[in-house]
Amino acid sequence: MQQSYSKRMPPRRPGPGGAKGWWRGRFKGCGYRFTVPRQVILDTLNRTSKHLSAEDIYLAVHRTCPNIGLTTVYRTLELLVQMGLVFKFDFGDGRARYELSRETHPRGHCYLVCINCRRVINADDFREKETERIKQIEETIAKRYNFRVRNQITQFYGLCGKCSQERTEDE
Amino acid sequence: MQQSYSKRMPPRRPGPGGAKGWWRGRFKGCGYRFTVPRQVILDTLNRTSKHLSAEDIYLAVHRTCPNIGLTTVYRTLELLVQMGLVFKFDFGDGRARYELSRETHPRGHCYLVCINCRRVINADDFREKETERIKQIEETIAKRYNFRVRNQITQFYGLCGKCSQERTEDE
DNA sequence: TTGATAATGAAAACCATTTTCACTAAGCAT
DNA sequence: ATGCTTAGTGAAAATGGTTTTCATTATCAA
Repeated sequence: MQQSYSKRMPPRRPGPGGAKGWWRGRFKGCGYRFTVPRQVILDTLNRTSKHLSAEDIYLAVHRTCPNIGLTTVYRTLELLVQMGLVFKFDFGDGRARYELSRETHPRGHCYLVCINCRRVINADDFREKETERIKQIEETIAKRYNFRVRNQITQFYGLCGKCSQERTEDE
Repeated sequence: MQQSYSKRMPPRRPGPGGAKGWWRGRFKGCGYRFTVPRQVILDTLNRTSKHLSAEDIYLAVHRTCPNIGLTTVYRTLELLVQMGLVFKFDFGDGRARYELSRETHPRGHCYLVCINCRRVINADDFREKETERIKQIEETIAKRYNFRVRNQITQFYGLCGKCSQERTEDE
């Protein structure tokens, strides 16, 4: 059923039918069916720039299609990650987060995670200026470790403004 | 029982009694007891540079002190993370990894995670050359997001040499 | 339209981690 | 040293995100 991760990709162009058409092509190209649940889950991810948990997605999807189960959400997400359409992250709060891989921003994410209140701040905008640098680093890594970088994530753990303030009051 | 994360730290010097003495001081300073399980767990982490899971630590500890339970390992690790003595990581394989925070290397870690075979390669050596850069980035983040960076982790997800090879053979 | 089978959903299983609670031992006061 | 207070511990149970099972459904090539 599940195919190997390594499949040829169709060209990265929206093609006729917009994103949906492109997704369909990707699925067909990998020998998968482009089913309703898969469409709806992709749509949900496409509609936000936030990092959603499986349950977030399930709840959002559930509003339009109450018949789609949590199991399917998990299975679809796993498949999407395998296909490289979605990135999976872990901020250490015990639940994975998912984000659609968009061509518009470089593959590389930057997050600030507050170790006190668990808030996650998306700092991708900052990261964009580093694109060149990252590319260099990826090349170095590819050479030194014989490793093909597909995605990259940088997490800064520390205290957010609010929690940092509380700390100061403590002392 | 558990104190707030933000406590004053004693000077970062080994002092009399080596690492053990310093740890004891840290514990006392925070109002915690420096118990046998806590010593043994710290010793275990100190003896390796690998990123161990809670179970890894439990098994290692269990050889010398079979009476130390897994629960205590979890509780101690949580405390050590809170105290800033240990870093907790997540590579997306469903179990957390722990590493002793050493003064010798900059607070900042770099890992390559193979999305196919799940192998984790430690690339800290590479990261060391970036220290200056990272410091700059931390400063920028502190200013822009009003965020106090405490630790930083960069993960490159992709295909390791072996899996990358398999992929090529596929095509 | 139809048939083969990939995909789905509900329920059960899984498993890392956390909580509960009765018991133990660290370390301060005596 | 000795006893006392209470932080710390361990075993077992609970939790909760994720995965597996299996009977049913829906996709799509022919």
